[in-house]
Amino acid sequence: MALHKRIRSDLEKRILSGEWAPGYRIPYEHELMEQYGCARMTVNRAISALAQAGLVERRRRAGTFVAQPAMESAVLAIPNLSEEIARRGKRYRYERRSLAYRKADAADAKAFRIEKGSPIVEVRSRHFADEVPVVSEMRIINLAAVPDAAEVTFEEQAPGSWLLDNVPWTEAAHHISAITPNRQVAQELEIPRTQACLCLERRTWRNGQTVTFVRQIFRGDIYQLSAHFEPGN
Amino acid sequence: MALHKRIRSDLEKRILSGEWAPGYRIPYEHELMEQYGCARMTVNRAISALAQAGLVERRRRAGTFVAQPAMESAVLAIPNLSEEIARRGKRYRYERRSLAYRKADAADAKAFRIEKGSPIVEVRSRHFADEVPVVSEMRIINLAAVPDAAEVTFEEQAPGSWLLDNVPWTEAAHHISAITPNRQVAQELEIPRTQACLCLERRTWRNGQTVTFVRQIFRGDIYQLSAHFEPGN
DNA sequence: TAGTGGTCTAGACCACAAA
DNA sequence: TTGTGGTCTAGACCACTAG
Repeated sequence: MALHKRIRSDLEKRILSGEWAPGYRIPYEHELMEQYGCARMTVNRAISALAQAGLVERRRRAGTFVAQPAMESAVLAIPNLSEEIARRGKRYRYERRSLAYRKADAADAKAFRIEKGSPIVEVRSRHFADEVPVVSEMRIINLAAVPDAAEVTFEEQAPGSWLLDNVPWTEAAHHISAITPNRQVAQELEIPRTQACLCLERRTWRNGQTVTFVRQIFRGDIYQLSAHFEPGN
Repeated sequence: MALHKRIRSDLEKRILSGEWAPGYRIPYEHELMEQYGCARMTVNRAISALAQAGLVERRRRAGTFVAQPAMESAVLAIPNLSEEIARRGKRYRYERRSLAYRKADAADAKAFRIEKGSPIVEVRSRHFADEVPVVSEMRIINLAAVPDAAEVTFEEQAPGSWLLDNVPWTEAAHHISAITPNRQVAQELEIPRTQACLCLERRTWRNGQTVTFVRQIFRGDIYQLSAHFEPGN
């Protein structure tokens, strides 16, 4: 493996594992030069790649810092719900509907790829725009991966927002589908059962361990997802 | 602007404009070195960025070549429909339903960002998996941007497939929504009107000029879109 | 103003794949 | 076999900005 790749991989591991939390100043280029016994350009190449990927932020004269994760909007343009709703000039409100603790059973293990027996918390909630319910959310958090989440009730802050603030970098996979809402969802979103809805499922993990799984059901008549691609990126 | 960025930008322009078509061998690094009067590493950096972005493909001993565009699967995992259907072990079939030529009116101009008066062709079609219709497609092609498309009837080859083979690099934006099908779509997909469907709209353009607009309506019970994100790319 | 990252040079050796 | 890209070095100068 090329040296610059090994350096990049080493740094990446420390960031993804949470050893270097967001805001942490990683070693200066000349320190890494000495550490690896190589030229500065080799170190620079590794760190530049991390900056390109958005894992670190470089500031002249100050150093290089682990970036704040901003994953939710990374692949698809699915901004933080509160920001998105505010940007449309509407008032955002979050409502926690239920909170339940349990151990992952076989079904959980399969659906969320969480080890059987791991403690999990399940949060159900709604997001409102100008008092109109636009998203129904069900979320599982793996307490084995995020023990701190056990201390939070998610009454004021949405779990997605809390996770963004408290969990370092994660990887994610999305699945998008169109569904006809069941009775409960139709009731929560205050729509007829004939109204098509967009269902977004996202699993995020860190170092192979599932951090959280979320299923968000959007009112199809109000919400759209968008994605943009340019080759020059 | 940094020299490596200028070199990259220069090369990019020639590729995006179609001047250098897919398969074209771009100048060797040492030729660009002379041309720009700089060190090889500077040229290498520019070309490596293009390779990273997927615009060119580098082959040792042979040179660097403009890559085949593979845009449809770039952001979202929406593979070429025929490949996707084949990968699921089903037989793919394409059916052209209609073909119409006209000049873009004001509504077209606004919806597809095509200059008013430009010649366009509208193709409606269906895609089948094992004789089950899974996608209903409506496509507009801007003949001002792709004159060659005027010679094609799209009876055998789907327009998306033809465009991939014949149009160099483009940029794209996607919009995804959930809809309840209208009578025509329900009929085309052979589903009840209560079945939620996924609607994917994609506009692609090249050098600011719209190449094509497509609206694909997927059977929500059969198709899902997926996207994957890792910080490390 | 001092020290960081951003960029570039003029070499070099090597692996690899095309001829 | 040969020439390409892949990688690396040991310098250098500069722009920017935090202190």
